[in-house]
Amino acid sequence: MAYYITTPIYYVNAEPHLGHAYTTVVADVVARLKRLKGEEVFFLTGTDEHGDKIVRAAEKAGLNPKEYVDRIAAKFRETWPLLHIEYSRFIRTTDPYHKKVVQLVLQRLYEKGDISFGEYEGLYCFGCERFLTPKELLDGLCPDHKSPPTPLRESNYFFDLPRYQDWLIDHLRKHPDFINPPGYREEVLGLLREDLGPLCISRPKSRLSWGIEFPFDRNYVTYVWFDALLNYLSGIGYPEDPAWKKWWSVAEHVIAKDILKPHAVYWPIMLRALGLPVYRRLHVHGYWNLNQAKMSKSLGNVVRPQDLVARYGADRVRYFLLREMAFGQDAEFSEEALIVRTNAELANDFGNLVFRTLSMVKKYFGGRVPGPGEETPEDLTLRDRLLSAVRSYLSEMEAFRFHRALVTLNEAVAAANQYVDRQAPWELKKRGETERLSRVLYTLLESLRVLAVVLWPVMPKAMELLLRNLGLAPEEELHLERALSWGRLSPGGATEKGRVLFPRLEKPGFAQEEAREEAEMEEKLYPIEEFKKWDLRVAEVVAAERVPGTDRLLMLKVRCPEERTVVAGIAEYYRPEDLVGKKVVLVANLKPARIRGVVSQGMILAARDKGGLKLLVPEGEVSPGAEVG
RNA sequence: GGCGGCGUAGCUCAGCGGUAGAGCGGGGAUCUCAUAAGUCCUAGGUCGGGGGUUCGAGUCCCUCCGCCGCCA
Repeated sequence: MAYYITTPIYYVNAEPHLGHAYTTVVADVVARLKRLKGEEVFFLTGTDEHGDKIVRAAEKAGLNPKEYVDRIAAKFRETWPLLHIEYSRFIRTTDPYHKKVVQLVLQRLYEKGDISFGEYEGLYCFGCERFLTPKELLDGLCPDHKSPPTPLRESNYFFDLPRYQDWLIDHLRKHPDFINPPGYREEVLGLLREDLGPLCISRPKSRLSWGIEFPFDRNYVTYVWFDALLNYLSGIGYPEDPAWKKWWSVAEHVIAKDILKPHAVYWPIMLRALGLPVYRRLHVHGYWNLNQAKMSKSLGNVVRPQDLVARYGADRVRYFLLREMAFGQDAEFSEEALIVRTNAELANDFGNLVFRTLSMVKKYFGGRVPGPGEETPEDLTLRDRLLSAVRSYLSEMEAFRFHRALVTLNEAVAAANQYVDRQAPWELKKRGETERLSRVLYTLLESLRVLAVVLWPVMPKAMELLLRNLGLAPEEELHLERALSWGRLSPGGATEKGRVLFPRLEKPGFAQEEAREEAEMEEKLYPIEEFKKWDLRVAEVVAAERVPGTDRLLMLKVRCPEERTVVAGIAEYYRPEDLVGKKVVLVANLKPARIRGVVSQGMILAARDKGGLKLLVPEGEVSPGAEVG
């Protein structure tokens, strides 16, 4: 059996972040699971590198677009191996073969009549070099350039979505599992209840040159989705490499919810128009919300996957990502949660089970696998619980319910820990019941072997190490069928106690930072004498005007009671005429400073937040020059 | 504004028509093979508000509120 899984190609206007990492880890885990089952797997990921955002990001970085995309694409390629992600191919939309495929598809659909030329009218901002949507405007102005956009007509190419709308609705109805989880299928059906318009798929080269040229009109390049989505076909060699058909018939995509519409609406229609079968399934996950309060500061605001791996290790991060998020829904990410979760489930429960078992085997049997002996009902109960947990784990994993899958498996781990306590091998040892002791430890070793294999897709490196510590060769054991046949460990085999698999983390980062913060707070307290150094006074504004050539500065004449000139950066919030007569608070003993040629003799106090800036004013009547303190 | 999702114990979430659940944290006890780990006991939340359907509703319907996403 073959299996083809993809991540989206990531847009290279930013470096890899947690969301990218999650999608890619999910795809890798599923790919490994399928390989474990003996299936032949193709796993595609890559980068999306065209468009005006890239051009602008490149300009900002002082590079030409190609240099820029090369640099960011490299960051993605460097990041995935750190997370132990093993993809089959990394595709870039700037690959010559991909470009060729896009052009071929455009040509074919154009000839077929699915692409037509038409006029588009919209509000264009010359500063941004793009059309703005009505929603983006602020009081009718471009939010970035504060200028009114120009109504502009532009001719473009359009893809005829409406022609296939009914077909798509029908397809969704006939294939209930086409989109997973089912909530997103409902959402798509909702989208399709309204008429789709034609999809604009071009940009005139005069406006955007960083794209793939239309084969039948050199004045245009493709825009966004038409280019990007086709990677799923070009990445497997469509149409030249005959192998593409094998993969395409079993294709499954993994995406985040923000790109649902292109994948669930545009893409199936493109495929239909091309006369190709649609992909098999679309798996949609939610967002990671970052809980800043529970983040270590040294990591910064953006969670970089590289940093997480460096700090916690790939296996722990992979486990946490799958365990913490209910696939399809949003989840909260924090390092504190990562530490707490992996401490409890990986260190205390699973890791400790491994270590105590191997420890007893070493202590009581010199590290040799003991003989299986006779199986009692207790042994059989554990074996049954474990194997049935593994079965539901596997089916939950295949359904992309990773979260539940791991919960199920943890229950089996708990059962094994209970078994250890109830059988109390140390008692058996004391009483000299070697036969029974032998059986108990054999049962535990077998349990670990099965767990190691089925958890390998999630935590490949740690589980390979565990298998080796059990005296087994990973490449021999990593086959699901073999793994599930009880009794593969042969008595006498050498085991290794090894190192603790998942050392418990004591949250040192947080304790230290909290302490440092407290210390800083302490240092930031000052005696009142410090405050008294400042000469704060009420001042009355007698005149105000803009400082020529600036957007933000006002020049104020104030009385306090002597007259002074003060420059204040409040022009975005106050008009000069509204200020005259206002009483404000002035810092009167600042060193005079020359700002834009004007000497400012003091500073006006104001409060600022998201909503803007507000001057501090006395609540009632006071005379100019009154002391503030 | 339209569509969809979410709102259940301090925290993270399961449950989706039949007497409110798990894990973590908290409290108590206990074993000693083990990573100050394990095991056992314990926690009393008007299941966002209101209305309705039903013998019976976190669980279905309507409505309101809050948060999130997509779209216009």
